[in-house]
Amino acid sequence: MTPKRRADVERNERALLDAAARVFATSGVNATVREVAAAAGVGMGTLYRHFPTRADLMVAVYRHQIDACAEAGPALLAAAESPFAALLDWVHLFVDFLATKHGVATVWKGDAAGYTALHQLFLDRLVPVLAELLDAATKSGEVVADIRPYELIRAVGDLVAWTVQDPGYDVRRIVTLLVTGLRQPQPTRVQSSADER
Amino acid sequence: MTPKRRADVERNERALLDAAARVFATSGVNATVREVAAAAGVGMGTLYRHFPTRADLMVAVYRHQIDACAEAGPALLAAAESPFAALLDWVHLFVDFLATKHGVATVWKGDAAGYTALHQLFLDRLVPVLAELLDAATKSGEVVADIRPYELIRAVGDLVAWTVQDPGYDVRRIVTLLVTGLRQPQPTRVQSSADER
DNA sequence: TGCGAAACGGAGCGGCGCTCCGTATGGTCA
DNA sequence: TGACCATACGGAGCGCCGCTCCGTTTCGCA
Repeated sequence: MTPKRRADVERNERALLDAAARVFATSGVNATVREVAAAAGVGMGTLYRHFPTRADLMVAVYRHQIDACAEAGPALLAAAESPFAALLDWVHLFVDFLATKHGVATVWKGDAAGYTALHQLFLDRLVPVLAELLDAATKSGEVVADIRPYELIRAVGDLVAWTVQDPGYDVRRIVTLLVTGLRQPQPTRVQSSADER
Repeated sequence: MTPKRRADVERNERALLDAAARVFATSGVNATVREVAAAAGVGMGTLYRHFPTRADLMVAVYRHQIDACAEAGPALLAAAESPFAALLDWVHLFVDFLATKHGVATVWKGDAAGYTALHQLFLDRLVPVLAELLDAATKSGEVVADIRPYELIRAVGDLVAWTVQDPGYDVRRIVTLLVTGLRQPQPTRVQSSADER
């Protein structure tokens, strides 16, 4: 049983989460923690007491939205005209989720310091959903290529990770290309041409 | 006619380039400029006088290697058993180039401050090569999907950009999936299932 | 050998994530 | 209602980063 928290703690944590969501939406997730603390009207010490690292703050801000993305998977599978259609729809939903969070995609991969927790949260929540969709599309014979859910979500996330407002590049087309590529068997890498050189 | 440069200028620039190549290879391209300057045995002022930003240093270090990658394209096209095989081989050569430079892939996309120049160099040198390969493979009927060279190199670069030594993920398989996906026409996005929900 | 232009080096700038300790506040009890 | 104590606070300052700037040094030429 958690001890009862003081009113000011609850109030400040709420203020921080609200401010972070606003600041991340306008300035991107690389906004400084100073900007977040100032927007919340609290001091730096308070921010770090509630969220010991930037990553903790990001996880807290985005947790519910990642959950929503996860829950959309089974719903799409139940409603779509085919498992493959559900798979494609869900992948695009995932793309939309990443792309519309200003800069959140850049923390999709946890190499940068502090982003590992958010990346882990993505995987823990979304890989099982994708597994279910891939499994259904494989059983229906629509997906024949051998690919694991982790590989696919990793690839899609990586493709979206750098999305900026670039009129010359529509990442959704590329994602569709990748996913529809799953419908044909994959070649072994062409080695004979290398041997003949 | 450039004025003759002093001996110490030449010596220091050579030292900086050598040191940067070594430091980038061991510590990654995100190594500090202090580390590079120290490894070269010169001061910070000297480093910045020769290379006004980090990007300038990176461009100088990697220019010749990007050129080599570019020159491999026509050679592969002349030697491969088919234009598509040459395309796939070249794309994998590009992947190898990015993946074996410790961390250089992370600067493939120029969003991060200072990396724009290197990204631009990649595009200026490599997009025309890929264009030639794609054109040949399209004329031979092996590529039917509509994709521009910029889109493809962007996608491949983005897929590789986050590559780490991850035994659970072979980016080359994904790249092969993407490129071989070009051999089938792309579907329009499935809209009817969305309308029926 | 002296001169002057070019090149040097590194302390310090502002900005970042984060720490730490003197001060303030909330909640309970008498 | 006031006192007390544990908890929470805020922001100056830490180390680190990319980069600047100016007093000092060095190179090359006559």
